[in-house]
Amino acid sequence: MRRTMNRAGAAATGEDRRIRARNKRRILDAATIVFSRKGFDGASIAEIAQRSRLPKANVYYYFKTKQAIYATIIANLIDEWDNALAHLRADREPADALADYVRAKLEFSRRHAAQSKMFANEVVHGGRFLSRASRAHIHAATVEKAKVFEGWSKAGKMDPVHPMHLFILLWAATQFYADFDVMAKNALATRRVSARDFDAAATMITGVVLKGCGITNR
Amino acid sequence: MRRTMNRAGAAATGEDRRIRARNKRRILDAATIVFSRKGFDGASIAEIAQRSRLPKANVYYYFKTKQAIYATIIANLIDEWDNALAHLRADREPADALADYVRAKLEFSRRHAAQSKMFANEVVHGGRFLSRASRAHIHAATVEKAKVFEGWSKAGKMDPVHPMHLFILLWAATQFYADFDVMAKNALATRRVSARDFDAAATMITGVVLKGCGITNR
DNA sequence: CCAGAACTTGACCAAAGCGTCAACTTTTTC
DNA sequence: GAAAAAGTTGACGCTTTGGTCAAGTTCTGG
Repeated sequence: MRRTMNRAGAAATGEDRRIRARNKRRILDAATIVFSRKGFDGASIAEIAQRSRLPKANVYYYFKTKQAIYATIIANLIDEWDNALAHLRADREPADALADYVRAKLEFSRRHAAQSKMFANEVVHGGRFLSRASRAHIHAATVEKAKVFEGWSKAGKMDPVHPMHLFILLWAATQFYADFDVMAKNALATRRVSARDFDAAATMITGVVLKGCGITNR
Repeated sequence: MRRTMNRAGAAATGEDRRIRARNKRRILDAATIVFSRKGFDGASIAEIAQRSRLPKANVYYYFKTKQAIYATIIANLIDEWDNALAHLRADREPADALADYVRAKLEFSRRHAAQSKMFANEVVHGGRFLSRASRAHIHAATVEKAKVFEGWSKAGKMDPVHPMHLFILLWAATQFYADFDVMAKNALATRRVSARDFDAAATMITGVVLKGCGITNR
């Protein structure tokens, strides 16, 4: 992150230049929606500009390229997943930890459906803009949590299920309702996947996975 | 589907005009790859033409618009899923039927990764080109299979798990390895998600789901 | 072997889109 | 309150791209 400097080289007034921060936010918010609906190539700067109520040239004043906007959003997003992941701690009871994780992840994807879709889109297209750092971060987080599963298995708290594939199962199941909401709506014959639907999903996923992994429900 | 007619109005020679059939196939194959990598907007007819080794104008001779190519592929794809779905029959033992279904679906997405990704992309973007007919077809298939689950539950062959959400869980888990292969590769720390990985996935999914649904493993 | 249908293809067009720029206004700093 | 930094913006350049066309070649049926 480049810091805006005034002449004396001191940090900018406020925590970041006010106007700058506000406008960047507006652009990023607008861009998230447009990217999630149209994908990288389908999204046009003109539309992003219109949505953020700024002239196109002004968007280019804050971001050098379309790619820069896109990459910024992707990078931010990855950090946020760590919050849900934090529930999977080795020192907790697997039943509680897993239930909380599933709920947190589902909740996150429900509330940040646009980001979630953007990421899904990015991954489907081969992760062209996933930086090495992001990949490494995700990999490390995944491995770490897989170790938690293994720990639980060794402690006899759950069956010796393949930890990485289990992790993927959870990931897939919790992403689906946001990323593929069109399919979910179709299947559930509803116009909108409601909070209640997410709740039913959480219950079902948690129930099947806990029992399926031989975790006693405390 | 418009049928090519010769002067007399009889059906075309062969089963479809040879050249026509061959070229359409080449275009569709090339387009599948390009669309799956770049999405609808990102894909250019020029690239599709190059990949099918035909001049661009020739592509337009066979397909009126880019959208027509895209829609053709999507429509074809949906039919193919019915094959995997056919395993879920009420008169079978749930353990066998589910295991076969998971394996078939996983196998399908492994072998037709490009189509699978194309579809995923389409759905993430709101299913702009999913026809009413396709949606209806998917919906009907889903409901039908959910009924199979309910039947098994009532017959005491499995727990009364929410059938539609269970179906979604299976769908999500089996799609993941093809659609989000970048994530899978990252998680499994491999350069390619191999047949062996798919096998491990099938084993894990089947194992957890069967046990999780209280299905006795025969 | 001929007529007409099917196919092929280079050249072209208009629209859209990314990114630039130079002139202008507002805000900040001292 | 003046100078500099930050922000604003309409107009423009240039490339890409979806799609068209018209002139040609090859097939095919009789």
